[in-house]
Amino acid sequence: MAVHVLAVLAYKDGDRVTSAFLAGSINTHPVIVRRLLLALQRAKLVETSKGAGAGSRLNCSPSRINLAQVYRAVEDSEAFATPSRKPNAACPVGNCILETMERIFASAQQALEKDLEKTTLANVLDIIKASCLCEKKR
Amino acid sequence: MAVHVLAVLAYKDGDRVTSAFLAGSINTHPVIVRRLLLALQRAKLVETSKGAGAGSRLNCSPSRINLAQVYRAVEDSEAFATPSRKPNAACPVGNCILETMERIFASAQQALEKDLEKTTLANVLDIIKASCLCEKKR
DNA sequence: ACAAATGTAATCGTTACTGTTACTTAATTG
DNA sequence: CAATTAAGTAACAGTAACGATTACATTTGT
Repeated sequence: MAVHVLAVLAYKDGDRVTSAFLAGSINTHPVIVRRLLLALQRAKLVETSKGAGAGSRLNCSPSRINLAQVYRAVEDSEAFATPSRKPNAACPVGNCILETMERIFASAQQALEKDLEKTTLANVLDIIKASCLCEKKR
Repeated sequence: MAVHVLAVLAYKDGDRVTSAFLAGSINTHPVIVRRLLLALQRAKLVETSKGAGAGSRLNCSPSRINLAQVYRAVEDSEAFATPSRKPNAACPVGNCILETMERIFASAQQALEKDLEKTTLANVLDIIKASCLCEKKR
């Protein structure tokens, strides 16, 4: 949904867009969009104004926003988590499985984000615009 | 928890281990372990017998089991999912964001699993045994 | 036959997230 | 300056996923 928000903002190229409009495209509630926008603001990816005629717009060029940034802006927990209960430290495996897994998870997390980094919002826009042309030709 | 299970089985090297024992090391309930074992059986990573003196053991050498296999055996949904409600097809972005994101998610998923592939259960065991040596030296 | 262990279903509690309502706050416009 | 517009925010309901637990059936070895 965060990428969807940013894609619409990029599509609207600098115009301010309201949370209600974004919610209409995503098919969700404006409050959900506003919560997303708050996270995207913190990450300085969008800029939002209040009051009449207000709304949000991108804070930088779509080519300078990659999906790893979006992921980090919006996602506050990592892809993997260890169980809430601590393993039995009296067992040789239980004693060190946690830190072992954390290293493995950190590596996988990095690989995931590295892959997301490869795609920019501009790339996403290009795909969408290409699809639109296809639609029109029919 | 699945890696923990397999690590204990590898540590016990061929001996049959009960779900109660595994649960004791993980600090969870035997039924949770049995559910994991069912998934690991389906993936042919472990072999389980029923009845008195029964239990589970690895079905292949720890060096031939990598963590991507474990992940796929145990995890039935992917790391990313699209929202349950479909976007507004009347919006140019809403119309094609879904398939665009699915491509991006598939790539990230592959990157994640590729990274997990790099670590085998034997690697995990090595780390654990090395940690144990450290403990003993103190 | 008995005991040990898995397979399995039903249920509860917790957590996280989306959705919704309601209200406050801020900014623009007539 | 008042009215309107839109974001910020809190509170709460609904849903889904997962772990934990209990209970019971099933299988197997002694």
